[in-house]
Amino acid sequence: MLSDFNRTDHLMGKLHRSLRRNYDRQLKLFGLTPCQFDVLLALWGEDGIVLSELGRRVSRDNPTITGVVDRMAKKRLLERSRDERDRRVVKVVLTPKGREMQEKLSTTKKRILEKITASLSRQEINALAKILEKMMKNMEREEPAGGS
Amino acid sequence: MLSDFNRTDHLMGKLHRSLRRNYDRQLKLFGLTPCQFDVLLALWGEDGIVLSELGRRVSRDNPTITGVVDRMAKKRLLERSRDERDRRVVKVVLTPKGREMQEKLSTTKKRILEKITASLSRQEINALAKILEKMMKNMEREEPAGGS
DNA sequence: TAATAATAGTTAGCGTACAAATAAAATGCC
DNA sequence: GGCATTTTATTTGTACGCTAACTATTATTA
Repeated sequence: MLSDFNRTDHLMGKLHRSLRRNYDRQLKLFGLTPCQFDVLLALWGEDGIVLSELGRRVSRDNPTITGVVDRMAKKRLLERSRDERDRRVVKVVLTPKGREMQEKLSTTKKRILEKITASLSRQEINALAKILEKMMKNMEREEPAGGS
Repeated sequence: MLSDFNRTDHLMGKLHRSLRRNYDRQLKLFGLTPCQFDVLLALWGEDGIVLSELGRRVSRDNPTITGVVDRMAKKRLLERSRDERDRRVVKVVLTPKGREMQEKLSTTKKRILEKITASLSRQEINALAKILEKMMKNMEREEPAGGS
């Protein structure tokens, strides 16, 4: 039982790295990384959200997201703006350049996902989602973790 | 179909990070990281293997494994030794200290795996393994990737 | 055998990812 | 108002993980 899972455990890490590598290469053409792409996706969905909320949506903690936003700000994809009511809070806002990327990238994620889901049935995808969600719940149990 | 997978894609990354964080905390007590633990597991299975073969077994590329071995050598868990026949090759050998860790850590991985597999049936674990293997094969298609 | 290619490992540079410590602002309580 | 506490974001330090470039050694082959 557990030993069965051992290879699954290893496989998940391996698959995750492989996936990330694939994203890396495709997104490099646009000068983006997978995490930066996640941030763009989140902001295309809702612009001007608070930094920590952004982190929650892309499942990264505050220190990580701070660095990512730094690098994206340097590339003029987005800007920081302090909230006037609560000056601790940083709101993250897309620049026109960041908004324009949406068109160019609309097919990229689709292409990657098509590659890995090739040969997977709808049932398998649903089963996978269900199992991963269960596991995620197990992990969250008594986990005081940051954002994820 | 693809949009179904979108949340799965995100979930897999999230789960992987959560898993790694959990390993991090448990292994920290022994001064180890997850990747270093993988290396120990591999060497407990077969000691004295070649560096690049070690990398293949833990699904990491050469630059990564070079760094990991560096840090583990500094901690006197293992040693490098040049092959006399082919002086390009580096063999990685456990020290007594590295071998002794096996006892102390025998229950650690089990404990972590038990945590996430709680509430998963044997069927679910098998289904998960099968699906991940399929996806891995999809990814490997025309992927000239390093080791993984 | 000298030039060339292939292989094994390393180094350099970048971007996550995390814990721990810190800074700044807001809140609670007296 | 004044002070401890909490919240939000950042900085610091370590370790992956990747690509690209490089070194040393071995194999090839003209």
